[in-house]
Amino acid sequence: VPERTGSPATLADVARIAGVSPATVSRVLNGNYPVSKATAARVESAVAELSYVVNGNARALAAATSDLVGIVVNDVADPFFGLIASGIQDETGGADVLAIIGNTNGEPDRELRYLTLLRRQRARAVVLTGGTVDEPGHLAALTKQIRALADAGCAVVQCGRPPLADTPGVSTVDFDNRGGAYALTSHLISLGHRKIGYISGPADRTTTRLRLRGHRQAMADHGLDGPVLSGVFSRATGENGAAELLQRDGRLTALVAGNDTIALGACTFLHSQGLSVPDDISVCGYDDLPYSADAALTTVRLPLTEAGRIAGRIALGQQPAPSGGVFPIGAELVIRTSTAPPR
Amino acid sequence: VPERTGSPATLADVARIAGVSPATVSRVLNGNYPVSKATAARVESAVAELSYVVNGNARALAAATSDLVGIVVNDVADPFFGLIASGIQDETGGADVLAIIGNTNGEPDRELRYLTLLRRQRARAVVLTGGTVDEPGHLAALTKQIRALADAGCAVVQCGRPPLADTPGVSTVDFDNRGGAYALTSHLISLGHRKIGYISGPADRTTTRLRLRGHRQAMADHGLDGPVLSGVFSRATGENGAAELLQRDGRLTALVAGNDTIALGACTFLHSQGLSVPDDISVCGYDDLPYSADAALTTVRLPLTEAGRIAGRIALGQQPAPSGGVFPIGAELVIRTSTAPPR
DNA sequence: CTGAAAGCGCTTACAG
DNA sequence: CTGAAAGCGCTTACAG
Repeated sequence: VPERTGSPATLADVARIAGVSPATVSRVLNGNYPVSKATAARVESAVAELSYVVNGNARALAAATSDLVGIVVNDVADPFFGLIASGIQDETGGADVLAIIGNTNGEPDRELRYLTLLRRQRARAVVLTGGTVDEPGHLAALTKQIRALADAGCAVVQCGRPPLADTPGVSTVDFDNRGGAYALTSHLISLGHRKIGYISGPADRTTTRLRLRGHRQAMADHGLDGPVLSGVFSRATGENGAAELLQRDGRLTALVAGNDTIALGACTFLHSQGLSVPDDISVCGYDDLPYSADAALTTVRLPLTEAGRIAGRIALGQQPAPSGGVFPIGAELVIRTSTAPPR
Repeated sequence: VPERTGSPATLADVARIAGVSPATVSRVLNGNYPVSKATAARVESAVAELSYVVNGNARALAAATSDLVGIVVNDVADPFFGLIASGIQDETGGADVLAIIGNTNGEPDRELRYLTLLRRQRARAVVLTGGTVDEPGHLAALTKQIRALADAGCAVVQCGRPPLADTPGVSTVDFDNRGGAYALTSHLISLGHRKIGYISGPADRTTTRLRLRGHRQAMADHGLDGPVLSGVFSRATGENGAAELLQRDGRLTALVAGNDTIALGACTFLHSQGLSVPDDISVCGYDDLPYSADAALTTVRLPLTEAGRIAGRIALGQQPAPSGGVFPIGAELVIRTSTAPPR
């Protein structure tokens, strides 16, 4: 069967070949209405003959629904988001649903722009993952976008950021960033550390702020204080941050990082200086990415894939929205050998 | 301005408020036609007043074009794909383009199904990343899908898999899997290793086959042969594979893995047995993921993000299709300290 | 520079 | 169980 280049077969073409009306073709395609066996068979063979595929845009327009689910991430190349996204896709990829992943690069404007694009596509659901910029102006704009989405009938779920005010109907899968950070720093203190430096992610991010708050609380509860640096969630921040902290205060015996990637970067710097972890200095991170085990990193485990699955299920209505709108995800301290008592 | 729940404003609403025709609104929105300043201003204020966002489905249907770009990956949670996808998004995310990332989990059926879904959405371009199943039946089905996509005017680009026959107009960004593997194993041999085991990814994948071919060629060129195991591209395969190979032959002095993730898993097993890398046994991988530096892994670097950028640019026509349809990406041997001469 | 009208490819009450 | 017809929300020749 020669295919005509440039113009795919339409439902009308199928109807013509099958000798039925377009309405009937639509019905057998969607299987939502009784159709005689014989008719269905003829339609199906016409579909096969033409390699017909429904025009998703026309369908979405006519039916006023879509099969698109949006996933907004800060960085697809970061396993933290990859793991969450794969969890979401585990739940949404089954049906004829298509996941749209938008990369904001942590920029507030791009986050808002993606939401507009998703609204334009009439996405069925959208999941916002990871931290966002914790600044009144951005939060207000975000709230507005999310409400517009929700008003249009789109299910909005947050995963890995705190609940947002004034967004009724929006569920949040919330990570315990503060509690985990508190436990982590407390562990260091219980090991005997008193001089602890902290290398955080972007200063204005919710994730950064909550983890830092947990850290500071643990320090304060023991009458301690320590230097804090901020950067981005990258290895480079870890390398530079470790260098700068040690230069400022050579007596530091432990370094806490805003996430595992930063921690790994810090280790790279320390090793380059001939320093041993944990003999000379203890290092710990946050997230427990699969790769963190290789560096024997003490960290805080967040069940990222599972959290993504939950968010995906809530978004598609396969799981009821949590009461109070918030589904809490606990953080678990994972002690490995990158931390030890100070010498 | 109270927003009506459930039904977003339409272009007709904007036209009414601005006191112009729908055609005029469309023209100012698309900026592809001269419109008077005054009229444009009135339209823009009506758009703002209603928080109007064009209906992407209606636009795509009427204009017969779309802003969707599909990216097909085997596993979003794997940084190999995350890095390629982020490169593609670097190039496609600028305009009002939306990237759809589909996770095939390496299953041929899901790969085909995603292609159908993308065809249904009338995607403007699609990039197929990573290896595919190298089996005649699947390749034939894949060819058919890709041709159907191309016939419908969709730009199709492959990134990280070999060129496909009978798909005119389809460009391929091709990784040097064979050459890199040859260089890697040759390095081991030049170090003095003679007993070398290999833990590969899925047996039927193009990536696996090409890397294995390079390895075997290097072995054969030196009159050597060695055990080969296959699994999947995971840490577990590395752990189990290393265990099995060493049990089969305790005299092995080096292990080559199908990718870095497998290599890292192998290291985990070796360490658990109290074996030292590279003192007791050398280990190497492939890809040079950022995390591989932490384990000081000798590996082969593939510029994944850059390859993704090139594929993205070709897909959007921002860069001419390579002559011969193939854009070769070289592989670079990266020697670190996970390999050393056998004791 | 602007508008009226047709058409994009579907779905879905409404009839029969 | 099946069809004719209207309508989804846009864009784009065609006129003016």
